[in-house]
Amino acid sequence: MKRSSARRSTIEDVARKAGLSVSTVSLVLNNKTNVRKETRKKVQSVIAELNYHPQRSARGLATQSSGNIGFILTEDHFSHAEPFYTKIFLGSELEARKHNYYILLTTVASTVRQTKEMPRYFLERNVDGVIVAGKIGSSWIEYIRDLGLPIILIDYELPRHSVSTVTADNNNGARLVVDHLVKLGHTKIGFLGADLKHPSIAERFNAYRDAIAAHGIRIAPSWISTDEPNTRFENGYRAALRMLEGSAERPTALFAANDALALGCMKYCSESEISIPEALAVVGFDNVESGLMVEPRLTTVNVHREEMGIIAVRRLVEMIRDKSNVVDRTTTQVELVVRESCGAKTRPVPAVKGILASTKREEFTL
Amino acid sequence: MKRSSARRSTIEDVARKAGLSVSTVSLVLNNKTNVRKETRKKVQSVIAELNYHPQRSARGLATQSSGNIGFILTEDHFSHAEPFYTKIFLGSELEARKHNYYILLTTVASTVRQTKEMPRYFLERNVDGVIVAGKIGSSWIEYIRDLGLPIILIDYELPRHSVSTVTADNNNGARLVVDHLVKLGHTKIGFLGADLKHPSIAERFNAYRDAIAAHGIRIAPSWISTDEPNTRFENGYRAALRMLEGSAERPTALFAANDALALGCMKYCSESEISIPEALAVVGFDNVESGLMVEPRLTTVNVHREEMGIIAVRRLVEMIRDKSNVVDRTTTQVELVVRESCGAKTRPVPAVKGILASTKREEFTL
DNA sequence: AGCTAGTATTAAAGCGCTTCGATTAAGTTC
DNA sequence: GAACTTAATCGAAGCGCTTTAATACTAGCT
Repeated sequence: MKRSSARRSTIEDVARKAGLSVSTVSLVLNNKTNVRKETRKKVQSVIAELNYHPQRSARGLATQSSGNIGFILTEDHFSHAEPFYTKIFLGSELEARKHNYYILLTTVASTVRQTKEMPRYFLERNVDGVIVAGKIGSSWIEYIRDLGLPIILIDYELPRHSVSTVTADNNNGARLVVDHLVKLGHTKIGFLGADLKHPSIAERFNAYRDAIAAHGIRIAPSWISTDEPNTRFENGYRAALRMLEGSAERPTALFAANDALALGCMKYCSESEISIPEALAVVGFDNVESGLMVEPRLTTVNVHREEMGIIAVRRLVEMIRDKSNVVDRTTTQVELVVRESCGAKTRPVPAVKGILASTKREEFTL
Repeated sequence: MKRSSARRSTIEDVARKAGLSVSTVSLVLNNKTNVRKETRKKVQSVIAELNYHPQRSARGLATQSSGNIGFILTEDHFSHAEPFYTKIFLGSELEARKHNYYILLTTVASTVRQTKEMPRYFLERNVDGVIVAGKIGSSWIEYIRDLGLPIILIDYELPRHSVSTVTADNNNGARLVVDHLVKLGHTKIGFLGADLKHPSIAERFNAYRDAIAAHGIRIAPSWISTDEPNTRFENGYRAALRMLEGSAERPTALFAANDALALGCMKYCSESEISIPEALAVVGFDNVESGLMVEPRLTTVNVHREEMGIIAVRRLVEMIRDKSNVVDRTTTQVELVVRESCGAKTRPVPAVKGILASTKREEFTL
């Protein structure tokens, strides 16, 4: 069964119909100079009439560019509870379209199995640049760079490599959290983290420490958990279990390295009848949606994910256009989102004055 | 600042080095017949030696194909609470790579603003086929079809259009839920839905009705909510509010059209001190991750999202390869996932025997 | 040796666009 | 009005691959 309609028109059809040469049409197509105004108009009208659209692969062959940008998501993030990177992608995709780029999205296992596993589009020159969201091995970065492709990292950075990055202001976020908890009267503030090899977590942890120190408060070693392998829900549960189970001196507040951990912790607490926020205040980081669904709702730090995605695209497009490799590290702002899990707010009145009335609409669409 | 390394090698370099013609190399590249075994070997070794990879756009120009497939996500789904479509995409991407395709992911507003808003890659022939996940206007489908591109829908179907689809077995899912609730002794079972114009919701609703009828049970009109505009968290909250607020005869169990609605409903209940599952049993549909984070955990219907994505790609690749337009509707299986919100299970013992021990690992990675 | 029938290899055309250098047209200047 | 600029247009080459039709080779027969 055949589909397909009439043959698509080519640049030659346009040229013929406009009574001009192919080259002139091309000049118009690419907004080049030295084309008479009327000529341009004429060409444009014929283009509209024929509903002509230049074919990407022909253009690509001639210009040695694809018009695509590659977006790599490290797998364990994307596939698990975190819609975090999803939002970043969303921002990128929208922005890319504005610049006439489209995004090839690929997920990769964070365990690098060198060249073999790399998406083929690198080698086939099917992308003009690459955005990587999340933690990734440095060998990948070198590989991509050696291919001559511009690259930019989101929410991750490699100490030893000079590569452009877009990250959230982890320092400030952590400080805001600690200041807030101190203001609420807490003096026993713990940290629920994971592998400190992840730069973001390390930053949050260090900033937490510094902020606590700045307040002249003590931290008991048992209030700090940093040996979970990653920041997933169940790790938060497990860490909370280990930290809170004994009847030793407990913290009264807990700053989790991200929302997933915080939610896992809250789950443990609700099962163990540790009431939040009365017995334990909990604050997360990232502001994922699930934080709104639990009871009490999670106080957290909002990260402008879409914005991160947008900025990354802008930088990348610049790099592609200018063929420059200026290294640029952008940090995006964050802000504290106070809800009930930290004890600063009381639970919203049910019914009419509940969730619908009292919550700003954005809270739901974050 | 320049980057780029040595010039990439082309098919001509390979040919020269192998002492053969370009055509022969091409034959090898495409696994065509009529090439001597040793010749093939020779070419392959030179290819490896030069680390040669054919350039996608050149190939594309010659074969009039792009090697990409377009994946359209309707915006309101992707950007909101549901990681539902994310999983579908993940399956698709992986499968696509196996077939040497890459995916251009685009999100579109569900409000169609005809041709202007369509991703340009359609017109530029930068995709060989299209997958659409979620509800989409029929004009889009016609548009894509008119372009001669194969198309396949996931989790949506249009009654009047004959187009290939991959959907979940909504009928069976709803029946399983009702049967389960009846078995638990419920006789007052309500439905928390939304706009019935969405085929999936309508299917679930109808199957719910039929199943209830099959058990010879009555449904009070006030137990049914189908006028929320969509299936988001806050709509579930609002619907629950409207249905449960009055002191009229309440249902003892509620089947929500999806998890987001169910979670919204649970949020309302926890604020209004309606205890789940004692005062009200709640069951959702989709098995999203957040269902595990709330207390009690949500009983729901698991949908094999990755599988849906995989199947869609397979079908699409067939359509592309065979240039056929056979219409094929695939329904994927579903199963009931019993947790605590329906009252069938007691809350898991805390601590050691809690979440970590008693829960199958897959529950977390779903 | 001559002929046929495959089988293996290749030259050349073509895919649809960009771009560079050449050509022509239109102004300026003296 | 000739000489010179500058602006507008065009011809043709080229991007890197596939594919078709022609050619070269190899056996197998007579």
